[in-house]
Amino acid sequence: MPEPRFHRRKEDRPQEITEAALAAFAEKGYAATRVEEVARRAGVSKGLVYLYFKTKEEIFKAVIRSFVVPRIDALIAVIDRSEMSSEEFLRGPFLEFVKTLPNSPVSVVVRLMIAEGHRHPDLLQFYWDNVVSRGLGAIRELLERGVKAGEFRQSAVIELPHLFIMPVVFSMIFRMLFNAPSAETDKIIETQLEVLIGHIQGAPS
Amino acid sequence: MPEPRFHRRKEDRPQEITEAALAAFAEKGYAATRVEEVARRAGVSKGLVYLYFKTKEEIFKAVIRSFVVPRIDALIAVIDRSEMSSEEFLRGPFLEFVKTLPNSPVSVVVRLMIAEGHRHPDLLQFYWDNVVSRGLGAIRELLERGVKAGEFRQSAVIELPHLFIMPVVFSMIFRMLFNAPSAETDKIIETQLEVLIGHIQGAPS
DNA sequence: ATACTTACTGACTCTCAGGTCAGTAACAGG
DNA sequence: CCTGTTACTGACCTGAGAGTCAGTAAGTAT
Repeated sequence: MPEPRFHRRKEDRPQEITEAALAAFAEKGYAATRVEEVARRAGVSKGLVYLYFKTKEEIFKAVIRSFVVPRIDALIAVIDRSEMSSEEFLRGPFLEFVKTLPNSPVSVVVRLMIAEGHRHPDLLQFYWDNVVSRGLGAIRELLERGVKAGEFRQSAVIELPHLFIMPVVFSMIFRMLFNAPSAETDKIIETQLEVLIGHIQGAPS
Repeated sequence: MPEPRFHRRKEDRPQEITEAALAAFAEKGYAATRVEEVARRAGVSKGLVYLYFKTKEEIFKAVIRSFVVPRIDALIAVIDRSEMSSEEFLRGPFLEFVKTLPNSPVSVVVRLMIAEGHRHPDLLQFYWDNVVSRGLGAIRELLERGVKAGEFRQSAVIELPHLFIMPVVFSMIFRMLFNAPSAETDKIIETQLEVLIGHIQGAPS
C-alpha cells in the first residue's frame, strides 16, 4: 500500500502557508521571495497556494496581520488586569515582554512594514489602528496611572510613550542588520527604561 | 538649426543618475523601481545608465555610498574641532544636526538599508565601518570628554551612545511610515536628549 | 465497491523588466 | 568642411517568476 502523495487538510493550509511565507520573507524579503519557494516550505504545490490566496500580495497581507496583533492584545490585557504599581509593571512584565520582541517574528514583520509599507497604505492604516496606536495608548495609560498614584511626576515623557518602545524598534533593526548580540540589545532596552523611570521619578526640573 | 537631441556630459552623468535613483527608490523602493524609470528621471536613455553602471545593483550601491558618508564626516569634523563643553555641544550643534536627518536623503538610505541590506553584506560592512561605527565612536568620545571634564558622571549611558541616535532612527521610520509631523519627531528627539543629559548630570544612583 | 466531490498537483503561458548592442549624432581636431 | 572618436539612443533579446487550469487522486457518502 503506497504512501499517499498528499493529504487533504483544508483547515490547516492557510496558517501553514503564512508561516512558511514568514520564514521565507525573513530570509529573502518580500520581493525576492518566489511563491514557489513559499509552497515548497509549506510542503504543497504552487497551485494550492493560489487556491487559498488570490495573489502574492494577499499572502503578504495575511502574514502582516497574523503575527503581531495577538502579542499586542496579550500585552494590553495584562496591563489592564494588573494590580501592580506602574513602576513594578514597567520593570517586571513590560520589560520581559519587550525583551522577547527582537527575537520574535514581530521583528520580521517590522522589517517588512518598513520595506514595503508605503506600497500598501491600507496595511499601514491597519497597523496604525491595531498595533501602534493601541500599544502607545496602553503605555500612556499606564504612565498616567502612575502619575495619578503619585509614583511619577508630570513630565514631557508621560506624553511620549514612544520613548518606551523606541529602544525595541531600534534593537530589532540593529540586530537584523549588524547581528548585534542579544546581550547588547537587552542592555539598550534596560538602560533606556532605567533612564526614563529615573527621570519621571525625579524632582521636577 | 534644430535643438540637439542630447548633450554629451560624461562628467555629470553618474551623479545625475544616482540622484534620480535616490528619488525613485524613495518613492517605490529598490525592487519596484525600473531602471528605465531612473533613466527617465535623469533625462537619459536606459542604455546610457548601463554605460556608467554595470548592473542595477551597482546603482543601488552608489546611492547608498554617496548620500550619507559626507554628513557623518561633517559631524565628526565639527565634534573634533569644537571648543564647546560637551553639554553645550549636545544641546547645540548636535541637536541641530540630528533634527535635519529625518527630512534628508539619509532617511531614504536608512530605509533602503533596512529593506535590502541583508542581501548586500558588503554594503552592510561598508556602512558599519564608515557610518555607524564612526558615528557611535564620535558620540562616545564626546561623552567621555564630558566625564573627564567633570560635566557628566560615570554611567551606563556613557557606554551606550546608541541611546543618542536611537530617536533619530525611530523618527525617520515613524515619519516615513505614518507621516508623523516634524513637530512630533522633533519633540521625540529633544525629549530623549533632555532625559539623557539629565541622567548623566544627576547624582550617581 | 462504486460514484461523486473537491483539495491538490505541476506543466504551461505570458508579461515584464534587466541587460545588450548595432547604429546615430554630438563634439574635437585638423 | 571633413573625418574620427565616443557619448548616447532605443529596439531588441532573454530569463524569470506570477498566475492559470486541465487533470488527478484523496476522501466521503451511499
